[in-house]
Amino acid sequence: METRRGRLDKRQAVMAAAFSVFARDGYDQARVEDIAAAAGVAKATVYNHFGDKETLFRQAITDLSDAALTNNLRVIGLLDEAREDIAAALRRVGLGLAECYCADSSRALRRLLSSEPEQFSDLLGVVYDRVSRQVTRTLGDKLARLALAGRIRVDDPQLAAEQFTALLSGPIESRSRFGTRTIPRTELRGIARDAVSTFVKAFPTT
Amino acid sequence: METRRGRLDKRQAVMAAAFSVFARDGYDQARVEDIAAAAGVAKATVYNHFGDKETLFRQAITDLSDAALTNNLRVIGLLDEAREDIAAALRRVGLGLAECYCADSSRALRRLLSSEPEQFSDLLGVVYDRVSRQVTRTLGDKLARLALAGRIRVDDPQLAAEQFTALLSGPIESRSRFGTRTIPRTELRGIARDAVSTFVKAFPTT
DNA sequence: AGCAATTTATACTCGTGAGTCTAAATTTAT
DNA sequence: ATAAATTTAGACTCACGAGTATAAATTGCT
Repeated sequence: METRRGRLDKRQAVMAAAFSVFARDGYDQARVEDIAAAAGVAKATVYNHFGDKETLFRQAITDLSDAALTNNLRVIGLLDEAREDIAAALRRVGLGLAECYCADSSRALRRLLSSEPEQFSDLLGVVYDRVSRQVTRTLGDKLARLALAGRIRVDDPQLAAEQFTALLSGPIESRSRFGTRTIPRTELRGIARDAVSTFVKAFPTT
Repeated sequence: METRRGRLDKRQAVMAAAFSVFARDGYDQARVEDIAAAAGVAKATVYNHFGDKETLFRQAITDLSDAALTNNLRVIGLLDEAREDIAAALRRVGLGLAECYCADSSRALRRLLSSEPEQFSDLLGVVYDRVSRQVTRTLGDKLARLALAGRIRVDDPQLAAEQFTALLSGPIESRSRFGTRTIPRTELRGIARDAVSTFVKAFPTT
């Protein structure tokens, strides 16, 4: 057993509670007491596991970004099974990425990162490298493969990948009114369809 | 004279200081004492003019968003003088919007809005209506005119406007590493060029 | 059962920062 | 010049929340 400090189930409960409370209130407004209460745990237990509020926050951010990266890469992997219509595959990937982008955990992550710029500016860099950069690079690689195979006409796959995600995230950001409105699934599908439609006009598939 | 409360120059100094301190520290971390000091003013003067911290913050956000809207609309107005090459005009507008997006005041606005989601969620809606929505609508109108004149092939001008801004803001957001890095002017020009290049491939100009 | 680690409840300290108050100083208007 | 309004410095109150301390209760282990 590798239970270094305290019971694992308590730790997980605290972390889950930290997600939701930090996401709801932001770092400063969040009270450690609330997190403990939401986890069904005494305040001292939180401190036993994580030392202080800042450490707990950093750990929560790291966990969230790891999860976000995993989800994004899984979705991008769908492009490998693009035997038939490339546009159809792009639509699937687009919808998947859009859903990732709209996921509660993802929204929370973005919000929290911009909430305390001075104190946690280093986290921004870490998350940028671990998520955004990885995602566009991986997507760029897939597009490069498809380009080599003559399935899509792309000069700069890296740029195309960047613009593909932009065509998704931009409309999502504005339609969600900066996160204050939940975009229904139907609308999300429409956004993905429009993004891919424009994308394949600019980068024709064959 | 309509000096309802206090001296106007003091009020302006306080507001200017509020911009920079809120932008640097975020709402919670910002101390009213710091704002007063930065304005070269006594703390009581701040309270005399704005009542409390929250009112000062809301006023700052409102002012920032008004300024942002004005700037954006001025840039979009450049499209009216598109006698010759449309693509060239789009590049000018693209660069202008990119600069607006990167302006300190604009970055501060975005950061501050996402910083306190619970307490100021109403502001998000207001700013959304007053800036983002207005900008895409106005740009959409311009594109519709150009489409009617047969200068560009666009089915849904509103969608095209949304995607035009997305092709700008997306890359800017990631290249700036979520605001932690300043994008040099040269790179900004490249982003605008790439955005317009892709845009006109998808929506051909004549 | 019995021992060690962990959790819990509760009460506590302590720093911080919002907002107030007061009396003196300064500005503006007439 | 003088009265009214405003600003200033500084001390002050007060609420809040992070983190600690303690002793009892619970859990896990052998």
